[in-house]
Amino acid sequence: MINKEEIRKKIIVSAGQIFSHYGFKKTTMDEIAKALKMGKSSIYYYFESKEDIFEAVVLYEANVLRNELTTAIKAVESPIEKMRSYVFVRMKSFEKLSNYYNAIFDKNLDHFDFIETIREKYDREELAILRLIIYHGARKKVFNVVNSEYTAMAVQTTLKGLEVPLFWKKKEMNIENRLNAILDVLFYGIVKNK
Amino acid sequence: MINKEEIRKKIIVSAGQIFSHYGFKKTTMDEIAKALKMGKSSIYYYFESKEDIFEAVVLYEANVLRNELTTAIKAVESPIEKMRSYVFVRMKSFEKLSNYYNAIFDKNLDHFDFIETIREKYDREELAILRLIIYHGARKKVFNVVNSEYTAMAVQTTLKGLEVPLFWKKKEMNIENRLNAILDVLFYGIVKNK
DNA sequence: GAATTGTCGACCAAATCATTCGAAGGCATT
DNA sequence: AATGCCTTCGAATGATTTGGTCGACAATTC
Repeated sequence: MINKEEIRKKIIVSAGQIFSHYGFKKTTMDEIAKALKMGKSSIYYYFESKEDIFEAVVLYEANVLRNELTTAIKAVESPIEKMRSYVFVRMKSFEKLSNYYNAIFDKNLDHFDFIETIREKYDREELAILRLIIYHGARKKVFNVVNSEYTAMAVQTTLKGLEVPLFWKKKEMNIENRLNAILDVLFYGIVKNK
Repeated sequence: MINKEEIRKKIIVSAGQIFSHYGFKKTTMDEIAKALKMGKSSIYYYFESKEDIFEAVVLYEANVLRNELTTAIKAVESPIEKMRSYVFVRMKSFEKLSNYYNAIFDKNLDHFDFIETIREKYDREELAILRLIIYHGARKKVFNVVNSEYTAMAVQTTLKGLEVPLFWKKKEMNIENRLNAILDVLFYGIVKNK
């Protein structure tokens, strides 16, 4: 029992990347296992089911996002101040959401279907948070690509753009718009401010 | 027989967007049909098979890319000139590739698996072209998001960055890097030049 | 009003999927 | 070297999904 918790985390991170690109349904256990260079059955030693992994991913991502926002926002000045408290209120409400998580969880969903499910049952606060989490998933990928000087800049500019997606008018969230939605945040943060 | 060719094109475009995000294998006929608001069986009136659609998509994308490059490159000046002929040479060689297309086509592939298959059988010319095609698929999505003033700018800056992905060192093309690869071009074109 | 063109629901065989299970490798303690 | 525990995994399985078919039936053209 050397590093069971560490391996769990590795699975969460790796699976999270796949989930965030392909969604829950299209992500296979084989794929997750292969990405981890691990036998598929071995994963079941650390998690009970695919849904179990997904839940862990969402919870984990929420936490990473919160931390990232907390520190990043401190490095930014005045005109963002209002947004700052705004985002924090939403952060708090995530705890509430995560309790309902199991109840709303059902098959056939991926990130965006998940949002649609919640949209009907819960208020806009939770919705915004979940959206943030998903955007974060995309941003994380981006941050891995560019080198650190870009990263710093991207974090700040993206944060500046966050207000927009938060208040986004409901867009058609069909398949062909999913990558678009993600890239939109990206663009808004980076292109807009220059 | 009013608009058979038009509907074929609609299928190609719509399916192309899904293919470029999820890859060949993960894209289902039901999904394509749903995106087109069309019965699944109806699609088979226009195409023989899923692979048939995919082939049409690749051919179509190659053509769109060629046209786009042809016009866009004309609007750019001197230091790109060498790249210009370079890209064109590659464009020519695509014809050759498309002839082999059916031969190399087999199950279990998506865009990147496809590239891997080709990597072993053909020279770097064809590889570069295919990569271009795939990047184009991603870029097209991006261009749909931003409005036209950004589009014009994005086309040019992205074109300037094209040399880089063309000569990219071989990166691990596993799942978690796929979106990264796409966004890299994006970033390189847009962030780099400002 | 018949022939042709186009759409679709229902269905199928084959493939894929999440999950289980037992065997066994590794490693410490006795 | 025998015991017991932690960990990994190949193989098997039952359920679901998937690409593709077919016949019925609209719609359009002649």
